[in-house]
Amino acid sequence: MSEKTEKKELAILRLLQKAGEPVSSLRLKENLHAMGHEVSERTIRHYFLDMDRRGLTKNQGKKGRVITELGLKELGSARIYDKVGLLAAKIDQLTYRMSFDLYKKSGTVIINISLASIEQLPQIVPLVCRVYEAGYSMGTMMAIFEPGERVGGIIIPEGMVGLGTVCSITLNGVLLAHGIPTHSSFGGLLELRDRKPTRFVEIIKYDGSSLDPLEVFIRSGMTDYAGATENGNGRIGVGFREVPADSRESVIALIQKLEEVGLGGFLMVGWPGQPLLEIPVSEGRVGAVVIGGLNPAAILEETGVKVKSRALAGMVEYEKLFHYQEMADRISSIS
Amino acid sequence: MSEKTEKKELAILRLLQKAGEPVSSLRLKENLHAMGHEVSERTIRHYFLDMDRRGLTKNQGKKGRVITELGLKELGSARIYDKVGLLAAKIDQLTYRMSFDLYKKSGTVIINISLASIEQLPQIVPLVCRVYEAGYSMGTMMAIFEPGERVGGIIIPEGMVGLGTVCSITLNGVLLAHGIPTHSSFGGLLELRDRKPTRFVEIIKYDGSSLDPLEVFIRSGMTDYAGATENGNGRIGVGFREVPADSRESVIALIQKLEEVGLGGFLMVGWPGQPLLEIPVSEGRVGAVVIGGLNPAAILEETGVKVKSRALAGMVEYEKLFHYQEMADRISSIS
DNA sequence: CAAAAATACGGCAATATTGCCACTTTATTA
DNA sequence: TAATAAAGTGGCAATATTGCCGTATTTTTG
Repeated sequence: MSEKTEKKELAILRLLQKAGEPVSSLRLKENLHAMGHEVSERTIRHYFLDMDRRGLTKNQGKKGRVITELGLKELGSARIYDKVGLLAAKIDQLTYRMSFDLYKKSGTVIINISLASIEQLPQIVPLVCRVYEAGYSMGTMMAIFEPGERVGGIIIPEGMVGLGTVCSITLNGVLLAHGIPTHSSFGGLLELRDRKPTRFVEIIKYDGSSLDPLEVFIRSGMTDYAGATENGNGRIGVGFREVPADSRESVIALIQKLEEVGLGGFLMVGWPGQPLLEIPVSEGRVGAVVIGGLNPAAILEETGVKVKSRALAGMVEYEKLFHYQEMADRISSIS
Repeated sequence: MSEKTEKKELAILRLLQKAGEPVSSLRLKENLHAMGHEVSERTIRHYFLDMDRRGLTKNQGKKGRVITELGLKELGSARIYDKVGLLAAKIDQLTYRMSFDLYKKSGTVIINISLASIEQLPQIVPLVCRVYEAGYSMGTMMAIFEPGERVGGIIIPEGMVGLGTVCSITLNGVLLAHGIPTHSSFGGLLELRDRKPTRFVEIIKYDGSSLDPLEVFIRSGMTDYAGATENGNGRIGVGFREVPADSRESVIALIQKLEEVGLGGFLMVGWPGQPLLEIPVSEGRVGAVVIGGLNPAAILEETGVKVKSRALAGMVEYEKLFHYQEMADRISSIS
């Protein structure tokens, strides 16, 4: 078996393991795509057949396949090597780990953290609100962390507060929970004209970078939220996603639901196989543009307020989030 | 013919065209690799055979193949679409366009431009020299452009000067001129300990980004030249390249020559198939680390001197370059 | 100049991937 | 409940890719 073959086989086993239930070749194909592997559905059955024979997987008849004991063992023995952590890996990880349930309105969501000193807060509040107001934010919810609190790997230092903004990867997780595997292609800087998205100015693929594209755009001072919020002409950070064409309607329905719970983040949804903002989309998929979660923090950098932002910082319970309009109140109770 | 097939075929034709002389399948394989296509040498002969039959290419016996009239026509009719310009495309382009001849010591080299105001110069000179001195620079040569001069697409504004530093892509071009196709994998931030490269802190692949990785690291303030030049502990921007394993010796010989003309930029050269700084290298290739051309400009950003840097800005004649020690003199004649 | 080494080729076969289709099992619908 | 639609599967064949090998030609070496 060639090296390439083995890699794909492992990817399949891994997905079977994560699923924990029988999976059909078609569903698996979409999941593989979300992880960046391009294969046809038939080829997967081809692999399945071979792995069935070797006892790594088992055909549960109509439902699909499950991984066997032997398969699990094989997985365990496979060396895990990820080298310099590319962002794509981290995205995958977090997507599977988060647990937000759209109907119960509970569970964890993925957030970004921006650290600001307490003195800066009065300056910050109106700016952040402006972005939320203009709708260039991932939903309407946010969180605040007080000194000493721990989120993901970060501990909020003395004299500072952590502003938590919902990360758009959360959307991946929600879609996944509804059986829609989402491929995150790249983060980009989107130019707006009269509040309408026109084209991508820059892009950085998630599987080609260890840095978060949005962080990069923000730190490089390439965003223009001031303009975007003022007259609709500016540049904002967004993410580009691909979902299976059949799921387009379900996605649209979910977007509705998401907005109701304050987690709306979709800016555009394309059509099957059709390019979206000049970005080609493979056949059988639709492209979608989601708003960058760090956006509210970006405007700070832009106007000279120094904050440290960290994308994909960790997860928090949905209950911990509140509507952005409450921000001023919440803050006053701290300082 | 599938879509994927067609793409590769076009890539082959394009390379044949550029070469302008008969090319064998083996050489072509390396060239394709440099452009990011992974195929076996046999497969290329497979394509050749097919294209021979269709009259797009012609077998010149022992020498290899050339493209025919019909092939050129086919190329012309192929839609050229490159979407949001990824850096990899730009690198290819410039590599083929530059013309520096190592023996004649003439022709064009690729440079980056950093714009600084004339008032800043006195501050700048010692810092830049420090980087050159420490050897964390691409060679020892640089250029200065006066107000009004035009380099690539940039015109130096009034009251400013352009500092031109040699871009490490120039090395690709030189190697190519000696028949060694170089694949540029990614730009990375390299951690130094006691002047020894230890590991990559961050990486951004050239084929996954429209921004130059080095520019990103610099603008994000992630570099640490102050440390690197002072005590050998710091972080500098570098590029990762792959060259065919057989050419390792030629490369080493060329490095020697390059240093003699002030264009030395190789920091490390690995061994066939062996990982270099934990970065895996495909079989039959050796990895190499080259110093980022923008490095001298990076220390400026770091110490708070505001300059605008633009990687891969354009090309200049080698004659226009001078040794960095002359910088002070050259500048005094301007201001 | 002859022998040896290197380079390039194409035939053949093995492997990998994918399309097409018939068959079976569920769901859904009339 | 019967008919129809949808999803999933494996067989078969076509295509794509690659490895292996023998032949031819050129280059290098002794």
